[in-house]
Amino acid sequence: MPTATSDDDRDPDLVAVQESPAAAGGPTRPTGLDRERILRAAVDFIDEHGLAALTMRRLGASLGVEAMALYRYVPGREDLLDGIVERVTETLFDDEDGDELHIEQHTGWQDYLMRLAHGVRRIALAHPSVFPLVASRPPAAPWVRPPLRSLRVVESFLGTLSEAGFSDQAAVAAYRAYSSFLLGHLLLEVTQIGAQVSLLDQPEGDPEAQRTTDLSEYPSLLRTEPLLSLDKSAAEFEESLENLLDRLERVLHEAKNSDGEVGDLA
Amino acid sequence: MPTATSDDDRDPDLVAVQESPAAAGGPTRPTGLDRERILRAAVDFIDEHGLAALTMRRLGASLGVEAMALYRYVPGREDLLDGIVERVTETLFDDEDGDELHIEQHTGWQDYLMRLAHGVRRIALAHPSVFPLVASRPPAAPWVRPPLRSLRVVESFLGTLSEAGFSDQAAVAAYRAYSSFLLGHLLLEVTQIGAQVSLLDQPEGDPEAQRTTDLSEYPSLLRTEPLLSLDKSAAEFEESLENLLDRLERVLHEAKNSDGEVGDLA
DNA sequence: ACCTGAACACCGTTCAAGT
DNA sequence: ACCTGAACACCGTTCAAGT
Repeated sequence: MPTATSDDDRDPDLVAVQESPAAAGGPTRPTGLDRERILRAAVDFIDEHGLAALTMRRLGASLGVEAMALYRYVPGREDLLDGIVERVTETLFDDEDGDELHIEQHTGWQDYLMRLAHGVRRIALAHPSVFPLVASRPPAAPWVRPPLRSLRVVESFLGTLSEAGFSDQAAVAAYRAYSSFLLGHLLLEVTQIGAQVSLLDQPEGDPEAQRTTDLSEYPSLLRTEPLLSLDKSAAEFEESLENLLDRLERVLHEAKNSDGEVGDLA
Repeated sequence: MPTATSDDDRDPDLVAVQESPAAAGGPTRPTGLDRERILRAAVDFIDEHGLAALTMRRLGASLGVEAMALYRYVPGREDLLDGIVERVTETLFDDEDGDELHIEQHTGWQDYLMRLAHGVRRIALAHPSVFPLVASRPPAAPWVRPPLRSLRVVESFLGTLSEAGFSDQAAVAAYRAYSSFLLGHLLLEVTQIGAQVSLLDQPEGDPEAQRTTDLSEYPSLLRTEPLLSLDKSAAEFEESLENLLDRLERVLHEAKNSDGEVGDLA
């Protein structure tokens, strides 16, 4: 039993929503089920209970409704998952009223790539349990590379680099290197968050049993374990991103000077 | 219905195995169910039918046995998945009688990292449907970074770099950069293989309906689509790997010359 | 000792029926 | 128009019963 799921754990908050009066009159009904509300509830559910716990029946329950009611707005579970990914990734272009700047207001391709990377990372950290879905759902087109999933983002990526002087080959190579970088770093980062949580999830009485594995046969591991346990995700992300930008800059300038074909870059 | 699964598609090969005579006499019985055989069958099953199709009941059927019989050798489905990952990743250190060289016979840390990278890539390409499991199963320890999942591999990685003159900090930073690189590249590569397959899976009569999405609103995409559709995975992997090794070499030499602390590296 | 049948609590999904 | 009850074909898992 991976997740404790008694039958009667309906979330009181969500039940209350159903009973709230129709605000400001008009055709808005108390239940007001629609696709957008379902997707929002699904993201909230995954954030709270994890991806594995999401079922049509439980999602319905969290909305105060039977599972069958969802099929009026969502063709099925697979489409629901696609919708969740779409909804979460769309927030990339949302205007941030906070310190996060709008991606399109960039001051050059490097600035653009940094804003984009930080935007995707913000999404990953805001929804660590949803991100594996963003990373692994089959893309719409074969050349869409997670986690850069929308055509709009890919278009803006390629367009920005083209305007900055990248050849089409170099822009495509950059797109590939950049998506690989984001996927590897962010998937590892959210996975580690999940591992931390699941470790804390099972305090299991005995505080002695923390020593999970015996490292005595692994001298280098034993010696470096304190270093390995340090979380340097943010710094590593920045450093790796800067290194990637340096590489891209080198490719761009070499192409300008030699005027020859641009070498591969991954 | 994502996978066509009639009820009576028992694999004739596997049924035949069950009926084969006890070779060379002794206590070996015809059915001979054990953990190793179950895991082998599970990997074969995923290779053939995909991860989503693997259920305890179908796996049992592929072995000519009811699902309940599996529980004598495997505690449950989660443990089965862990076992699959372990079994597949263990083949990293198998002696190859082909052109693949044994990883431990390296001639320096760069050669070691190249052999290791190619070994992991070989596994990913041999079992593209299993690799997402290798990439995303919760690791045994929080600092185990997929796809480098076994303590033995992490130990050999850190030990090799330490012997080559890397400080502990630099070795750990290299481990992180290297695992991010492998995860990003290989997960994208196997995902694209899966996408190709699922596209070919649905010929669906009409050969006109290939134009999946209308790109007319995305000029850069439209222009570079032929480039985006080219598969340069192998070349990109090599180039990115070489770039990573160059970076690591720079870190190593800077540390030797300055004798100061080693900068972060991700 | 090893496997099976029957059972239980869950799934996703369909559809006639309720309001 | 929108939701529900009942039903179907599946799951993972347990356990007494068969051989």
